[in-house]
Amino acid sequence: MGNTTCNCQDCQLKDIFFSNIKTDELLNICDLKVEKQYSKGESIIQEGDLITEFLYMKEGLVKLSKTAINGKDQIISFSKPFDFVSLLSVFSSSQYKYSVTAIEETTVCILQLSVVKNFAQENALFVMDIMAHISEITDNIIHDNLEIKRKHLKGRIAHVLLYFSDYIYKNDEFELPISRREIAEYIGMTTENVIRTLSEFRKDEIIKIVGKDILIVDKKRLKSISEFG
Amino acid sequence: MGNTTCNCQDCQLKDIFFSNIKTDELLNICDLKVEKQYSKGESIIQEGDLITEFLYMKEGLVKLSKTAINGKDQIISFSKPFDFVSLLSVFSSSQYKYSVTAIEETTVCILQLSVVKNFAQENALFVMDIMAHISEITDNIIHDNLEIKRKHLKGRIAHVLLYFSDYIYKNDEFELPISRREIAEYIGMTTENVIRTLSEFRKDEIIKIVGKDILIVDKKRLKSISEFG
DNA sequence: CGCGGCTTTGATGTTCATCAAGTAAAGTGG
DNA sequence: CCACTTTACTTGATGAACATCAAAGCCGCG
Repeated sequence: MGNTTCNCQDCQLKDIFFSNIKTDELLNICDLKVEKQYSKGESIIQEGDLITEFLYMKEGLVKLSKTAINGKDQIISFSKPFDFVSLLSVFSSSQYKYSVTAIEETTVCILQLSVVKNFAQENALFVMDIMAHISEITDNIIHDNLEIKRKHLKGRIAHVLLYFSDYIYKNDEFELPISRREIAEYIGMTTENVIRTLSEFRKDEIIKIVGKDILIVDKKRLKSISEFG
Repeated sequence: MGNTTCNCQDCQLKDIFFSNIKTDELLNICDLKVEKQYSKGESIIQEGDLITEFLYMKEGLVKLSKTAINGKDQIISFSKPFDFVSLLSVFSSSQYKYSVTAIEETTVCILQLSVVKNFAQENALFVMDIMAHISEITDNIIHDNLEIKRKHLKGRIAHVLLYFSDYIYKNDEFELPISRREIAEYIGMTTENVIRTLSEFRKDEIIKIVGKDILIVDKKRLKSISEFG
């Protein structure tokens, strides 16, 4: 992790996130801000940590997870910038309820929570903006979970592949940012069956696999499996 | 459904929900408010409806659900007052994303959304309060879904029984407010297997069942099944 | 180089969905 | 209010989907 300064004028999040902040206020907030970099696999937030900072993703890809009583991890969702994943507990709890881990090189901007809270208390539009974002994020999580719940193993794997292809990488060829075990933790199945299903898709020439590199050959069929299989 | 006037001074939600509203503003809002009653099974909100009103539950019990592409319903969660279930989309979308249906006699208070939005825009603390509530609701939904996901059929049924016993009715004896099919829609299993598992619990003398009346006889064992079974 | 974690495949048994068929309960129209 | 229809509930039999156990190859890292 390294710290660098950040020019907020160029920040791609500014327009959406700080649309209600006047320029001079923005400059002030900018001075208090620190950027932090996390490499693949590094923990950004640990479930149970006290919330003292306000984080948002500038770049990268992370997973949101929780450890069950039996010690097993469950992955709740993945997030790229604009999903503002750490927001979920930030105004409603003193502790984080989920862990956030980088699954690709990730850059995070950090403000002291007190600064943001003070600002929020006098700027209802800003809070409404954040609230709208939080609602969107959680709606997506809930919707995704329902979709996974109603599908069988094959449909779930197809769903995950299409998620990374269509939503994250916008490309039929990509490198899976997570392990087979993590896919299993996400869709609630065993690692072995995740592998078996991927192999089956390969044999059926729906995808090509070389290690973590995935190429979707027959997207039509994959979509059909995701919806009905 | 019938309309009656409502004395906001006595409203049990007031302290939590409107803690940031001054008394004279409250009186004003009170005049604009309407109460509506729904009987068991009646639809309160239909997925896709335009959001023109601001609703909150005064009394009762509801289910939150969504219809999948295949036409099958999935139940997301249940809510009693203070859970403010309809809030989920209210500030972030123009349409409801879920359906809300009364599963017990339910009373709802209704305000025009524009009135609340105008008020919110000038009262950051009020918005922060609502946001904290929304976060809590969604955290609970996500947590619950994860718990159900990691459990097997028996554990899921035990989970549901304990949910109604401990959280909703606070009593070891209660009347199930939902059908076997709805339990299946909630935990993502078939109706037949829900019934089979309930019958098994009855045979093992963990519960007693007469129609919809449930009596939990061996709560210790039920908890153990919920956690490890 | 060896250890641990990730990946892969196979064999086996359990869990669960599906199909079928019947009873009970609840709503509907004459 | 009773016949009729529909919906909810229940149990059993069967096969498919999936977890578990086992074993081996692979890769990266200290």
